[in-house]
Amino acid sequence: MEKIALPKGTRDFGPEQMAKRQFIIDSIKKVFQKYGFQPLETPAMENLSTLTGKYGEEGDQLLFKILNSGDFLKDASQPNLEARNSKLLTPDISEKGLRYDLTVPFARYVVMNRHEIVFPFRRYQIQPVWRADRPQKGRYREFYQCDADVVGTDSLVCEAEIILMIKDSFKSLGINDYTIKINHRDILSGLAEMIGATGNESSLFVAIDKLDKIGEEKVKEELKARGFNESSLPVLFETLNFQGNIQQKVEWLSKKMTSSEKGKKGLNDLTTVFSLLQTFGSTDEHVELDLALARGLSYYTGCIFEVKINHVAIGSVSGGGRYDNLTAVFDAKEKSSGVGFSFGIDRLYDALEELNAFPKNTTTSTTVLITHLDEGSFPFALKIGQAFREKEICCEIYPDRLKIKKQMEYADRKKIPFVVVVGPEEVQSGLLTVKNMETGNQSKLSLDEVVAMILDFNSKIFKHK
RNA sequence: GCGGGCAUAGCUCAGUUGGUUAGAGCAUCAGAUUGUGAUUCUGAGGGUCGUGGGUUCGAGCCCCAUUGCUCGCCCCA
Repeated sequence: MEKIALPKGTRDFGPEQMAKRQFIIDSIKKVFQKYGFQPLETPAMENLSTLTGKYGEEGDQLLFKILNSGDFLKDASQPNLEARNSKLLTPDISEKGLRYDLTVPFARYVVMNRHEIVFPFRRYQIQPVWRADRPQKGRYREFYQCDADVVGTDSLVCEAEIILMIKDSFKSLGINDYTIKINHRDILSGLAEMIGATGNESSLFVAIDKLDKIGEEKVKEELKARGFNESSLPVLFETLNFQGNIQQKVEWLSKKMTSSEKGKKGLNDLTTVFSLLQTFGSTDEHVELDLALARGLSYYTGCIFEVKINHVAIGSVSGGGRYDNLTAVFDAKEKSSGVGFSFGIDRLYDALEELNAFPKNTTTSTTVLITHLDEGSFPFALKIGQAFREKEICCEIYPDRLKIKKQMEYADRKKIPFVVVVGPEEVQSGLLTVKNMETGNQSKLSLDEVVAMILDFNSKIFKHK
């Protein structure tokens, strides 16, 4: 047999999977819209110059590059070709790449359309992104992101709203046990100042970000390996390990960070966000100030978010933060502040599956199958089918004349709840034989009676959701 | 880019110290039932044991290589 397979790290989504994915996407989309976000789509491919240099050196390596069309070697430089230097040759033979995330294309869109856009601009975007890294559990080469960003304001109301949106989304997804971790870039800087690691920030952050994953001892080891003075570690871990609610943590940190202007600013921001959250009528339930949280270090400048579902062996399902300089990457004059976050649909899917938390009726299937017994009944079957559709009942007519058994089997396998049998008797009497596939009950009813019965059935199913 | 594990029917897997014709469950198809699914019974089809080489009288099993998948590391949703 010829080997037929998908590229590594990519997947098909069959009808049942699509139903579940749509459930996730619809739930999140509704929340985004409720908070005034508008949809945006951008092309799968961007100019490579738009993408490169935005994700750090590692990120550039993970970009999928698209080979130029036609004679792509035509413009390749002879020395690079002869040296077989892939890195130098790439710009000669590839000028487009697949998008790596949705934030950079969004920034590109904002800069290109700044004169038309009404600021502050709220957009959401649900599209696949591609990364050429090694697939593993919960990690794919093609996956969907579900972003919502506000650009053109530095109001901390947006941060508070992000927390509200995350809570709303999880509520409609039926997930109750989760943690929204929040931190602030400036608090991290304050922390670095506290232990005298100002010149060595990113090295420090990358290490402490692993705290909950690899544990205190390993982080200490890594810090030592990265050249941190052992004497600074007790202060660091005393801070990281401080237990308490958000207010207690903020108060405690305020006393410790008196000398750090940045640290104070970060703490002020967080305090404001939480007081806004309360003004909104919400609480800090599910929210945790995690001083070890350090993500998106190359572009986040303010609050940082990350969401984990508890007791599920899957990494973070959502993350985000504020970035002051994102648009400046495309135009130095353009310095609009933005804040946004993103859900990873694929991971949410895996998590919901693991929690067995999908609602029962996510699959949208046909409600009625019309079967027919002979050629003479077929036109009648077609008419009946169309009558159901006019009443907004999802209906299909079995297209081939097969044994009734086969047609029944089809309904059973597709989990169609009702089957109408049309034969000579029905054509003559005008009454329909309708079978409830779940109970096995069968009765002869007029078309109107069948329609009423099915509409009643549908309304009950709907309530179940 | 680095390391570990696995590869036998469409799927999930058995397969004894290396020994005749490689098995099971599920799935598929047909029949029992020519106007009734799921349940039951009967039967059938389906395999280059990932690929290439080696050891051996003999390899699904042992050795080497290779490819694919998979789980970790770096990084990340």
